Amino acid sequence: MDSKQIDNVWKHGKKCEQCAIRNLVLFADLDKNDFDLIHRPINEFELAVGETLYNQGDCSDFIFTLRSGLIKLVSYLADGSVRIVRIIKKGDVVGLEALDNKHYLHHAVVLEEAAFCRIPVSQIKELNERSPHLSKQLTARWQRVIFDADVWLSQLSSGFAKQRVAYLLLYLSDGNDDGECYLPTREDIGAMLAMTTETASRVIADFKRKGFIKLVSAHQLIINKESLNELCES
Amino acid sequence: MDSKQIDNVWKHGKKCEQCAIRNLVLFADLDKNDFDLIHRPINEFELAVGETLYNQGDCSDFIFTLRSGLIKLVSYLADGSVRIVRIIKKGDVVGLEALDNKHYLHHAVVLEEAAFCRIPVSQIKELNERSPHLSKQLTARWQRVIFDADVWLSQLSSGFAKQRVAYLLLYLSDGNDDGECYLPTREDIGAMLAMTTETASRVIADFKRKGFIKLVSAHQLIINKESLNELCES
DNA sequence: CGGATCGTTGACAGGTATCAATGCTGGTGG
DNA sequence: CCACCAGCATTGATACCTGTCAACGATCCG
Repeated sequence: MDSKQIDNVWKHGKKCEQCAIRNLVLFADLDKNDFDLIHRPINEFELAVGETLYNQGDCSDFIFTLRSGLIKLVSYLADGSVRIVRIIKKGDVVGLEALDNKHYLHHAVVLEEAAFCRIPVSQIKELNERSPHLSKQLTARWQRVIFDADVWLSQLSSGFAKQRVAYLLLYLSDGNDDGECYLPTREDIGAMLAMTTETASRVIADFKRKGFIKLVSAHQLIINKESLNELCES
Repeated sequence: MDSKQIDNVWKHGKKCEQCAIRNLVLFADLDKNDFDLIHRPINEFELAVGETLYNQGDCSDFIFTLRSGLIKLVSYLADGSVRIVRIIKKGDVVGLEALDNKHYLHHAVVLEEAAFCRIPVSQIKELNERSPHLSKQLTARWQRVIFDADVWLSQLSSGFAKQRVAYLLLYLSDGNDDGECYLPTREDIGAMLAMTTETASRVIADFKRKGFIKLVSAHQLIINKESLNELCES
């Protein structure tokens, strides 16, 4: 490794240490010594709406942290239909399956313009053996993914269409106290909640008329959390 | 630690090493040195049908491997209804969330008489720091749980009732070439597939009449994989 | 302007939930 | 040993929800 490369490495390491959203992402509680162990480049890059981060079956040599934006993970069924199995938000990790598989399990498609850090799997594995901090973070991430999957299963897959949509909007607005929230296309809502595009459209239109939601732009809206919560529990 | 205790430890360690289903469970690829690190007892015990392994919110100081039998993980929704979010089969790990949480996330209830190994979380964490083998196994387990969750989401939560039931039976018979398979109560089928008891009953009754399934006892049956597969893809 | 894409709405058919009644089975106590 | 009960499974009738097919409106962009 020549000095030029070493310089690069150092800069990258420093970058992670200074990362504005570091407390959200994978290296949250790594200390200075841990960062010294990082000697492969961590790349940053962006993707526009509709672009694909990876496809199902692609060789999985990297995992990603989402610095900003929104991603959907899509799974194709035997009969050709699609189902969105997860939504990745800012600070989440994408492609964790790379740690145990040779291939990604889903298609990852950008919903809102997204910025990523790309981390080589080999890097993760090395760091994991030398530092206990990352291991904890990884466990927490797995845990989180499974918890999300449970929510998806229990709340977003049973009950009437109205309730499921209401719950989805609450889920998407999670954390935003102002009730601001991404509004997916009707087709995506359908793929997330196992309903048709038409049904999704009808429900959203109904919510608009009733004042449960207000559009602020094409794919951004403000929700009335109370009304939607009420709907979920009725 | 007195010699009596040490003896116990040793026996337990040996027990794991000789376990008939070790290749299925958590300590699959631990070597002799790793086992020497185990110094807290791993208990074995059994539960009868209907008994509870743990409740949602219980303090989670242990994780379990299922040596034989069948377990359901149940989640209660806000409106009081229940949803079964996972089925645990022989060789699977139960309560992985204990590694990152103080409390279990579900109710774990026995469907078929079950035998467990109970492993202290503290033990797992120690071993995890000293041996890379367990860490790999754990990663593989998380991975597996998530993969299963995806299957539930994509296959068992969308499509017509008949297709979902067909897929469930295929899922339950997974691995058994002879097509032998556990048949849950209609209520449990409903809770797994987000449908009512009555609908589940109608579908099962229909499958019986059509010869897609044959009962061998109250909760055990033989399925015609081809017919069910056909149904799934139609 | 015209085309493409997405969203909305209507009519209708078919699937599923709901409510209710009846069989079935295993266990209990007389 | 049998009657009876409790829990589960089955089945029917009906209403409601959602899928399907089709038409139309809105918006963006070349």
